[in-house]
Formats: sequence, structure tokens, C-alpha cells
Amino acid sequence: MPAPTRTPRDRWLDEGLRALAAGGPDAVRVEALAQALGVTKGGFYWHFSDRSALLVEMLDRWEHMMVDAVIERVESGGGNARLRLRRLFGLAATVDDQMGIELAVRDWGRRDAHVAERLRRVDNRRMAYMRGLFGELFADPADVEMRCLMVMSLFVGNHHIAAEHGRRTRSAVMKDTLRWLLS
Amino acid sequence: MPAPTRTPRDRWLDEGLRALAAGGPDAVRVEALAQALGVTKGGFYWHFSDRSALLVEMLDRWEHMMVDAVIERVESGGGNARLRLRRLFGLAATVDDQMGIELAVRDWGRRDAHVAERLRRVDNRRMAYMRGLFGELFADPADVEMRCLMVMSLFVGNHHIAAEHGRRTRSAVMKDTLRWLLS
Amino acid sequence: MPAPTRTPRDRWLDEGLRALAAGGPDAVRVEALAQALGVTKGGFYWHFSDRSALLVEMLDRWEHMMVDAVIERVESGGGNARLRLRRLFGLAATVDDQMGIELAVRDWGRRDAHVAERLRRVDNRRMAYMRGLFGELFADPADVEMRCLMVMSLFVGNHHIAAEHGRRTRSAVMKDTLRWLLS
Amino acid sequence: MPAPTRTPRDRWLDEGLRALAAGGPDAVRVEALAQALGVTKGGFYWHFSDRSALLVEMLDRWEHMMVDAVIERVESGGGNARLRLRRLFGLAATVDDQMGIELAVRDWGRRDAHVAERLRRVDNRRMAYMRGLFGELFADPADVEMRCLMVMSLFVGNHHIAAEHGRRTRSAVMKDTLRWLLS
DNA sequence: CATGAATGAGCCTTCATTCAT
DNA sequence: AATGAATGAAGGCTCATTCAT
Repeated sequence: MPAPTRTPRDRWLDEGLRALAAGGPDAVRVEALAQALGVTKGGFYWHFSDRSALLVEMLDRWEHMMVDAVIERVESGGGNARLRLRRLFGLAATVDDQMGIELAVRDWGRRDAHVAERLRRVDNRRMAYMRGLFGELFADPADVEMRCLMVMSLFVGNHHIAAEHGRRTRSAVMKDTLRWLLS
Repeated sequence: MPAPTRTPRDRWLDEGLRALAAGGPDAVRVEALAQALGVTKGGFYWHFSDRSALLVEMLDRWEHMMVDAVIERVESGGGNARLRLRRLFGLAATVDDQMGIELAVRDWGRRDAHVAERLRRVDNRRMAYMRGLFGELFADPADVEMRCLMVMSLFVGNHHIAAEHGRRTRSAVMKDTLRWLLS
Repeated sequence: MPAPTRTPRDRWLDEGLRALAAGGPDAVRVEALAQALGVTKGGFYWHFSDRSALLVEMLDRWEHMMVDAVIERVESGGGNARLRLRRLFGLAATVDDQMGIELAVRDWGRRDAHVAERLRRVDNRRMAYMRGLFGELFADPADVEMRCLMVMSLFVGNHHIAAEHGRRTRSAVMKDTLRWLLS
Repeated sequence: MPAPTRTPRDRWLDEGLRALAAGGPDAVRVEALAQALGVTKGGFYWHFSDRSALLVEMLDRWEHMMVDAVIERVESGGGNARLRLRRLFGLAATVDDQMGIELAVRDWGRRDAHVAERLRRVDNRRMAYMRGLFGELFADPADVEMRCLMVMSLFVGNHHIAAEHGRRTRSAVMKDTLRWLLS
């Protein structure tokens, strides 16, 4: 008779991340989450000492989900650097539903020093990982750095840029661009 | 006896944009703006019917500043497409202090349909302008599209990405990348 | 066309003191005061930055009322030390309706360091005043000190002690005692 | 195999009295007591039907401790009235650590009719006991009443009055005064 | 005897908005 | 054009109380 897969604590966290993606940190309101979960807000304080405690744990969970879990899945597949990069790019498209969280955290980081610090750590970990892979394909470090920055810019920018591309779809343009970056 | 350079109305708008850049739309609070301007919030309602009226006018002003004014300045300098693109890239670096507003609007657009619509218009106008310029340099439309997307991604991503680049500075990596995109 | 005698600000203070006397500092609730004044609690924050700001001002007012104002009234009547002490004792009986505030402050002082400090100041000012008057009647400093302490104890204790005195009334016993202390 | 000296029930009561002394009746919060005892507040309701049930029992315990136990100890020593009064005064100094409870109850009594009633009973019992002893030393009933009132006022006032006494200590002034009251 | 979890009422505080002057 | 004062709707947090286990 195992405990339910998602403990009530987890449900607050999940709902918090959903709210963050939808409306930014200001939308992570205890009252709103409670209503979404069908409970009363008082119960929140059984699980978390504070609204800010929830926000911190949300960030913990996001970091693990978006860095550790992704790298682990890329690595577990094996193969050479080009293959791993392709798998990484593919995975990035996969986490599209978590991209809302990512973008919200990024924006949040521009206003909150603690979040900014965490963001720097996350981005540096990602860059270091990509730098290693690109480094196996291209000799010039400046070239490697450009490619890394472009990949990250594309993934972040992709969700921020609202322009259309005529007869082409955004994802087709993305695919072209990523292929180009591997050549 | 000329009117004061900035009317009181303008001062509310300026302060609103500053607040938007610093803390997102939720930070555009009538009370906070009033305090920053050294007046009481009651007076706000003489100039604007509503908080939301202020927000709309802020977006108007931002759109004009970030599209019309920029294109006008690029065009006024003359020269061929490559030169204009270089001037455009240089200008983009110039409006750095207004980038905070831009990023805030972009984030806001993910939560508000009206803002999203306006953002689409703005990005499409920018893309159309760049597409024209890149189109004079490269024949393949897919290639042109990629380059446009990468430029926009770089400019947006540049402010969102927190990673460091070892001995290189971000602006050096950016410069390399933009030169590459013109070749 | 002078402003109303009691400004709205004063009304909050008065009501706060009433609540303090009736139920201690915990009973000084913004919401309760608002209801008693027939206004909404939101307006409170126009006049005071904070609940604690109200509490501080309440103490200011109490100190002035219970020390400065009393001494001034005793002194303004003139006469020798014995006469002034008699007037002081009489006045003390007069402020009976403000005694509730006094007792509440005293109790409060046992739990709050800031209040305790203020209480010390108030009691020392009172003692110093009485010491001066008793000092003109009795030569021995130890004797003077005893009498001062007994007067203060009586006035404080009088309201705390619940015992009855048979056929005598409390105020008769008090009167006897005070007369004895002057002889 | 004797039961533990303090049953869990007693521990709630003790902790309740400690909280009462430290912060008044409002500070006797089930949650706070539970935390101090290292248990969860749910368990409280096994021992007491209600928060108010705890408060009543706390008063019972206080009354017994501060009247019955004191008189018993004074009487058990024997001797004449003067000796017993001296022993009583000495004992009163002894229960100094329980004085916090006493003062809190006194203040509480000003706001709660039930507590006031109990306080009257307690004070009357104490007065009656002292009246008997002083009555053996002084013939005039009015004189006896004054001395009783002064003793009680001193003991209550002693803890409420915050004034300092120059080179003398409070306890020296108290000792002088009590000796004077016996002469 | 006690825990884990929740409810619901109550309080402090913030803020958009209104309105008389 | 703006101030002083207030309203009312949220929202964060605390705490007595309940209840299944």
C-alpha cells in the first residue's frame, strides 16, 4: 500500500510551477494555488513555513529537472559528440511544456538577486556541458563559444520572438539553423 | 515661454516604463509611481482614466521608440545593405538601457493576449525590415530567414542568458557572431 | 472656521487607548478600532504607517497625560509641600478613568522591553517629583523613600487588589492611609 | 514503579502557567505550548476539551499554590502573630518566581469576569488571614485594615513599579517598610 | 496518546479607485 | 492639477479546532 505517487507537498509545488509559468512569481499566490488544488489556504502552512519557502523549493525542482535530468538522459544514450548534441537539441524541443517555467524564471532573475545567482549557475552548467561536446567537433575555442551561445540564444529566443516566417514554420527554421550549427 | 519639456503626463509615462523595466507590469503601481514623482496618487486619475490606460500608452510609446525611431535612424544614414545592417547592430547595442523595457514587454506578452498581439506586430515589422536587408546579401530565402532569426535571438537571448565565457567577454563573442552572420 | 477639535488621527488614538485599557495591547486591533469608529480599516494606513506606529503614539500620549499634565496641574495651584501632596493625591483619584490605561501599560511593560523602558522613565519622573515634596516634610531620606514607595504602591495596588474591607470602603481605607503617610 | 512525577497533563498545565506569566492569557496558545513540549498540538485535545478548560485548571492550580500552600507553611511553623507575619513576609519574597503568574492573573482579572471573581476570592482569603494576625497586634480595626492593605499593595506594587531609589535598593526599602508596618 | 493534515475565522497590510475640495 | 481621506477587495499569515489513523 504505497503512498500516493504525488504527495500533497508535491502537489503544491507542481501547482506553484504551473502558476509561475502562467503568470510569473507574482502569480504564485497561496490562495490561488489552494483554490486550484481544491483545499483551503490555511493548509499550505502545514507543508511550507512560508510563501518564500515554496518559491525556493520550486527553483530547486526546476534546476534539477532542467539540468541534471536532461544531461543524464543525453548521456545515458551514448554515442559520439555530434549524436549527443542532436539528442540534446531533440530533448530541448521535448521539454517545451516546461519552457514556460524556464522563461518565467529567466524574467524573474532580472529582478531578484537570488534567482539571478541560481540562473547563472544553471546557465554555466549548461554551457560547460555544451562546450565539451562542441569542443570535440571544432578546434577553435572562439568558434565553439559562438556556437554554444547561438544554441542557447535560439532556445531562449525561440519562445520570446513573436515574428512569423512567411511560408516556413518556426520549427523548420530552427531545425535548419541547428543543422547549420553542427556543420 | 515654451511648455516644459516633459509634461506631467509624460512624466507618469516615463516613470511607468522605468517601473515596468525594473519589476514587470505588476510593478507599475499607481501608488509607487506617485511616490516616485513626488505627488499623490489621486492626481493620476486626472491624466489617465485608469491604470490600464497608462499601460496601453506605455506600449504605444515603447513601440514607437523601438521600431520607428530605430529604422528611421538606420535609413537616414544611407549606404548599402551590409552597411545598414552594421549600423542596425550598432544601434541595437545603443538602446541597451531601453532593453529592460523590451524584455519586460516580451515576458508580459506571454501572459497577456493584447500585449502578445502588439509584440507580434513589432517583431514582424523588425523581421520584415531585416529580411529586406539580408535579402540583398544572400540569395537563398531559407538562409536569409535563419540569419534574421539568429540576429533576433542573439539580441533577446543576450540579456537573458547568464552564462560566462571564460576569458572572452560576452560582447566579444557577440561581435564575432554578428560578423559571422554577415559573411 | 477651525479644524474639528479631534482630528481623525486623534480619534484613532483615543479609540486605541480605550481598547488598550479594555483588553491590553493585543486588543488594539486595527479592524476593531475601525469598526468602533465606523470607518473601514483600510483608512487607518493613511494616518499611520503601521499598527506599531499607533502603539508608539498611544504611549506618547499616555506619558504626557499622566505625568506632564498632572504635575503641571499640581504646581499651578501653588501652596506648600503638604498642600501640593494633598492636591496630587486628589488628582490621582480624578484620573481614575485613565487608570485602566495605566494598568494596561504596566502589564504590557512586563512583556515588552520598549514599553518597560518608557515605564521606568515615567515612574522615575513621578518618584522624583514626590521625593521633592516629601523631602520638604521629612528629614530622613530613608523615610522619604518609604513614603514615596507606599504612595505609588497604593495607587497601583488599589486597582489590582480585589479584597473587600468589611464595613469600610476601599476609598475610606485609602484616605486613612494617605493621611497617615503625611503625618 | 511510581508514575512519573509530572504527568503529561501536568506538563501542559506547567507550560501554560509559564506562558501566562510570560505573555498573559493571549500567550497561552495551544500551538506554542505544544511546540515547547515537543509534541503536536493535536494531542492537547486528548487531555483538555478546550483551550478554556486548560485556562480554568491553570487558575485552580495557581489558587492552591498561592493561598493554601502558603498559609499551610506559615501556620506549620507556629509562634505568635508577629512571628507568623514575619514568616509570611519572608515567604512572599520566596515565591518571587511565581509572582509573574500572579501579576498576569491580576491583569487578566481586569478583563474577564470569571477571573475577577476568583481573584476576589483569593484576595479576600489572604486579607482575612492577615487581618487575623494583625488583629492580634493592633487593637484599632481601621489601623489593622490600613496595614493589611499596605502589605498587599506593596507586594503587588513592588513588581509593577519601575522607579529606582538612588543609592538604596528596592528590597532594602521594602524591608524597612515592612518592619515599620509591624511597629 | 499522539501525529499528520486540514478547515475557517480573524488579523495586518497593500493598492486601485473614488470624491470632495 | 492635485491633495486629503476614505473604501473595498485581495492576499499573507496565525491559530483554535477537528478528525482519521
